[in-house]
Amino acid sequence: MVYRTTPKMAERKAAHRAHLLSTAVQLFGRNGYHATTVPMIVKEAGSSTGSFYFYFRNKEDVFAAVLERFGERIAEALNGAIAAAGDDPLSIMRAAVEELVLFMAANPGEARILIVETSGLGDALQKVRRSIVANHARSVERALAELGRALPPLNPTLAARCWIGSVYESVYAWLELPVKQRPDAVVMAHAVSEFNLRGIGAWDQDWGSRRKLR
Amino acid sequence: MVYRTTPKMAERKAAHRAHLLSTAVQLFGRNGYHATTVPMIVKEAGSSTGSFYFYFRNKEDVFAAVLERFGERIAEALNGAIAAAGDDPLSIMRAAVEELVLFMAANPGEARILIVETSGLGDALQKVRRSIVANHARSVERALAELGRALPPLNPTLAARCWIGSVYESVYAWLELPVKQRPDAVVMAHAVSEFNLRGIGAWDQDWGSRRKLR
Amino acid sequence: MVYRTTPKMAERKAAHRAHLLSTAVQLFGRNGYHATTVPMIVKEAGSSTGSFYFYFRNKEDVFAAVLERFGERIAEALNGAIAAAGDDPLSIMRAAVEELVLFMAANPGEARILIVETSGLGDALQKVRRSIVANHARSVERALAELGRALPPLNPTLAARCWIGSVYESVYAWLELPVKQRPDAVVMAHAVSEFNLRGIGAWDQDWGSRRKLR
Amino acid sequence: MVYRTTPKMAERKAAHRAHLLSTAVQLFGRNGYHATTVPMIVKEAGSSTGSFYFYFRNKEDVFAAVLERFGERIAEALNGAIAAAGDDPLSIMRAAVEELVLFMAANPGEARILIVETSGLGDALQKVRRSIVANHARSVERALAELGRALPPLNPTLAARCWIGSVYESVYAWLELPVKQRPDAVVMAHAVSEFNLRGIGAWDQDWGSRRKLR
DNA sequence: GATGAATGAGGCTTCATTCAT
DNA sequence: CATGAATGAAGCCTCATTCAT
Repeated sequence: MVYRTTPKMAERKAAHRAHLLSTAVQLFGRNGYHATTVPMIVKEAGSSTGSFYFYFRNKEDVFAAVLERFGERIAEALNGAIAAAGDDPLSIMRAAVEELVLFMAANPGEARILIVETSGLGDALQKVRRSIVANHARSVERALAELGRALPPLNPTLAARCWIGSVYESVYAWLELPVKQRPDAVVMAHAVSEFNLRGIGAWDQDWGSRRKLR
Repeated sequence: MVYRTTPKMAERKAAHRAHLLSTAVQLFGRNGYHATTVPMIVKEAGSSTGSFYFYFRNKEDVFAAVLERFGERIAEALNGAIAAAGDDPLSIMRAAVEELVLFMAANPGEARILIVETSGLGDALQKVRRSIVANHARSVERALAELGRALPPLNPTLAARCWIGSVYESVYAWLELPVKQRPDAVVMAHAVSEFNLRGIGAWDQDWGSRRKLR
Repeated sequence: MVYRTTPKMAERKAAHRAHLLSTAVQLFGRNGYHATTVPMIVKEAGSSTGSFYFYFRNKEDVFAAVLERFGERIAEALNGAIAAAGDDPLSIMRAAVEELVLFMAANPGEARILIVETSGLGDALQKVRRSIVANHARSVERALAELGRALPPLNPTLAARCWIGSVYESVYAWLELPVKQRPDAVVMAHAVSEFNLRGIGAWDQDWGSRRKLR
Repeated sequence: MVYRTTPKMAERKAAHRAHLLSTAVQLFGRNGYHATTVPMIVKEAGSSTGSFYFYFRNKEDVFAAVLERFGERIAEALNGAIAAAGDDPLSIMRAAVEELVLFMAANPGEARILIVETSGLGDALQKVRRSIVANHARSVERALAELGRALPPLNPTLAARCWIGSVYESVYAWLELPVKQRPDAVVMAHAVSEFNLRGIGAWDQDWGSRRKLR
């Protein structure tokens, strides 16, 4: 009845779980939720059905875990980028879009899951996914509201949707390309931010003198 | 085997097929591809499994049929709108986006299928869907190329993606709302076209003379 | 859309269902609920999983169907026997026990299901089963109450339980025997009724001159 | 391999085993064999799967152990009661039934296991259970034989079955009641013994002088 | 042509049991 | 001895699809 779990074991547990998770991300990203079966995941991971259900309540649970984790990581990444962007609201917005694009491009599996899988997920999963997307939308909306009448009159909710639509679709199309044909993610990020900033009416006066984007 | 199909029968066949198709659209639109079963469709349509498989090769086939038909109808709608828009490239582009938004809003079932249901569907379906979307993208791309250097320097492919991303995401979010809470589709269409036109750098000089969008 | 089910089909449907049902009875009777699997049933019946679930909602459902049907058949049998037993309450009670014993002995599969399977059945099934047993118990109880003080003072509820306990356990033990070693069911029925009638205090004054029991 | 097991350890082992056993009794009694899982038992007992399989060969084994132990304890209890009952065979029989009822009522978990859980348990378990029941039956049978022709002519085997059927069913019904609604066990015991003694033809001559049963 | 009964592959999940630590 | 992570066989059930009527 003594507690006997050694640190070693805890590590291995975590590793096993993480391995299953990342395998799941890949397969979900590649095939989608429905076309990915638990047997596929455990086989690919070199694990077993039993282990899978030891670490996750069920298939939805892994998916939710992936989504939630990714949501957190995105949030962190965005916060970092925003913090580094200074005080100018427009700079912040630009930094945020670009970071979002880059982060997604750097995590293709998760990105596909987030962007693509939007239906037939059971309400629980839908909610997780929706909360992440809605989060982005709200951030943009808030920023737009703040920017107030520095901008042309626009419906912030709709504009926010357009904004994140540009991001998601761009990344999605990029992910669909064979790896070799993909343009540089930085270029894409820049193009998207340009589009969006102009879209909300915050265009640069000077076309020529755009600064390099890290 | 004498030819026996009377015109009457041919009509009835077509009607039966069409009825199955439209029922399928509704259910796919409402529940998604995976959550919609063949029994559901035939029951809702008051038909039978046998008939279903008489008119369609399999479940994917109906989905593809729905998608293809919708693709054609969109194309028609867009052509009509474009024809009515005169010669000005920008007017044309504006007319196209707005028509696209309105048409989707007017066909929620199909729109959801096109926008949302996109994963785990077998390569055949993916291709159909992709071809429709790519079609839109290419149109935009071509238009952008034509507009040439009336616009700021931008990557037409990427800009086109942003463009249609705005449309799809806006419509998607709109479809997610309970019917009663949906803003007027015309308002949305206008907002999206504004966003996109500004996004490609074709902004209006005059902020003032815009009519209220509430 | 025309109704096309021929009488032939309906018959075959009913037969198929009945066949599955009787196979299930046998296996449930032989192995119990848990040790009987759906694959076992369909294999034994020469049918298929799909058919099984076409005719029954799930495994519990068949079991419930068996139980319910058996409950009805028992009730019919008892009513018949009672009707034939005349007006004398004691004759009625005797007729009822004996019929019950005989009917169970004649339907070993169902009897085992009813007697033996009392646990781990999910509340729905428990309820069905309990309702049958309780039915018997209540009948006895009512009869006892009617007999009023022709009997020694006894708790009708408890006496009723003893009464049906005798029946069930006797039949159960009888069913456990290899078929060849089983005593004649009529003998058993008689012994049980004697025991029970004496048990409630309604003994015969004359040991010698007992009348033949059909 | 030096012998290292100290007495202390032996005690601890026994205690651990006993603890698992009694936990198992409770859970089996409450949920039945199939609905009780090994994880449930070890969790409730604060032990571990490993320990469980150290002390018992498998799940059936615990169940058998419970049953066997209970069989022994019943035998002891009955012997005690019989010894205290004097020489009169009828007094002995009465004492035995009542003790049996009381003992079961005092050990509801085990009683439920013995009475209720009887199917789909593998032949090994069936045998254990059967041997206990058969034991009771044989005792009654022997006693009946001894009583010889002080009784009306009856089939001792069948009468014995009725006898124990009354007991089991009474206790079973009693166990099914919510604790608060259960009549006093002594009352039940008395009612059952009255029923059974009358059932074998050993009735009291005098109805009048019976003591009040609550 | 229409019908719907029949099929069975395969998905998800549970849980008894083993074994490395 | 104790622990609990790991395993995988096997159960239940769904649903796309076929085919006899």
